[in-house]
Amino acid sequence: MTLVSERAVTNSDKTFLQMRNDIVDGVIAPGTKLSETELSTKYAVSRAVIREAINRLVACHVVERKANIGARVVTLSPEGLVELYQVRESLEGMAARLAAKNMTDAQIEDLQQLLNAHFDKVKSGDTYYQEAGDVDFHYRIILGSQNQHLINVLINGLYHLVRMYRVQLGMAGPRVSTAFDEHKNIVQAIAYRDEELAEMLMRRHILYSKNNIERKLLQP
Amino acid sequence: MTLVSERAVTNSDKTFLQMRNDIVDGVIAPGTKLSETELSTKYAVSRAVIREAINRLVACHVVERKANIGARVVTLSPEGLVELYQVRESLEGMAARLAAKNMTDAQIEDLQQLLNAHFDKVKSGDTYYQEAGDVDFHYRIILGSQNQHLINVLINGLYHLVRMYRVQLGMAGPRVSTAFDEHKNIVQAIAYRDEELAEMLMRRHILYSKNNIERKLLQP
DNA sequence: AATAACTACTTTGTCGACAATTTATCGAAT
DNA sequence: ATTCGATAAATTGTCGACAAAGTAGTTATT
Repeated sequence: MTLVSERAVTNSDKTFLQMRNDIVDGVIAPGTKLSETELSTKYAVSRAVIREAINRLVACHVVERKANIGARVVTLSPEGLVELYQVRESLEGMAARLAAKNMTDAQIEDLQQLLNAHFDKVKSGDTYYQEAGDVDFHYRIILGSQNQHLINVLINGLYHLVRMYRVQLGMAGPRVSTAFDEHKNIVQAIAYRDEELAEMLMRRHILYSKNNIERKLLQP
Repeated sequence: MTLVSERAVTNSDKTFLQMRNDIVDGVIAPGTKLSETELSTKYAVSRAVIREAINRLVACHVVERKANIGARVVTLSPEGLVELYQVRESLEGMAARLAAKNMTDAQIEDLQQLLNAHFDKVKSGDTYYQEAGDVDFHYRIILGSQNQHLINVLINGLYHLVRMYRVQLGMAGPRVSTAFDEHKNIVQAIAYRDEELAEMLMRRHILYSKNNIERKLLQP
């Protein structure tokens, strides 16, 4: 878990994390122009650290920058969502395959317990936990792959965009009970060390999830 | 092709590209400590642009930085190679699938002609072209996916690392004729619009390639 | 009225200096 | 002799100012 949240030590780190949260949570709206001087007063730091933060946000794909012109928060689109989920399908499928190979028995045990806890919460109708539980589940499998590149691209890169789409669409997760069954089957496959099946189930799971969000996106 | 080489406009861009080349080509060796002051004199620019360049190199995964300590060129390892190729297998497999769906007939025609040209060069024993031809082939399919995230992660991110491994291992590509046949079959599948097969063949192709390099790495 | 060029203004890119943190050096104590 | 601590040197992080590029507003010319 140490790899997910390398905690902020420098001032630039804090500003970066704060800005990323503000963007992902919609406090700073998609398409907003990011004025360096303006932000430097707002966050009470020098322009240099704002620039560094913006550069990191660009690396996260939540901000786009043009030389000599400026940086803007990305705008979301149905096409972007599809592309994002195609990459997720590919990478998380591989993550599930590798998790089936590399996770320890103890880790798998933990994962099953997480699912049980999740199940209880879902029964009680806790909407927030649904979202958090889903993210937690996927994170564990990604980390379970024990592949640094995979972990990096997904968790430090794409997942913030995923969250941004969810927030922007006001996703108070539907499709929960079915998703729960899918999660259960994936863990089962991992427990059986069936790499092939684990990958396939994860890919389907993400595909369904995409179709679901896409439907919401097209007919609000 | 406009997305591959956004040409350098600012001073920081140039320094970044120059440093990346120097690192990938081995002019700056793996594990080297990157002193900001030293580099600023070497490249004749201010420390600020060096810092920005280093930050971008970190985003490329060719440099690692620790807060208040400094940045070092990454060191390559057999494990890192395996992880890199696992991600490649996953992403380029998806790229081939999407290419089979999204490439225009003209693009596919071009790709076939590229293969023919490649074949002629291979017969004449031009080693450099083998490498370049291989990269060109994979680039076209990645771009053919028309998925911005895929393109970005692979071309702006992982491919420089791939090249770095090749350079570091002194890879004057073996395995050329067999790889050529694999390329041919992949294009065939794309031409038939067989997404499933295109993905599968690409994954196998990269898996074989990994095994080949791995063998070289373990017994020099 | 529309376009072009010039000017004034705003924003980004670059620089050198200062502050904070880490690393190296040296001396003292066990 | 070795280890510990304090001080000095070097390196990174942060800042404010200047240079360069872009934007907008105004005037002049057709």
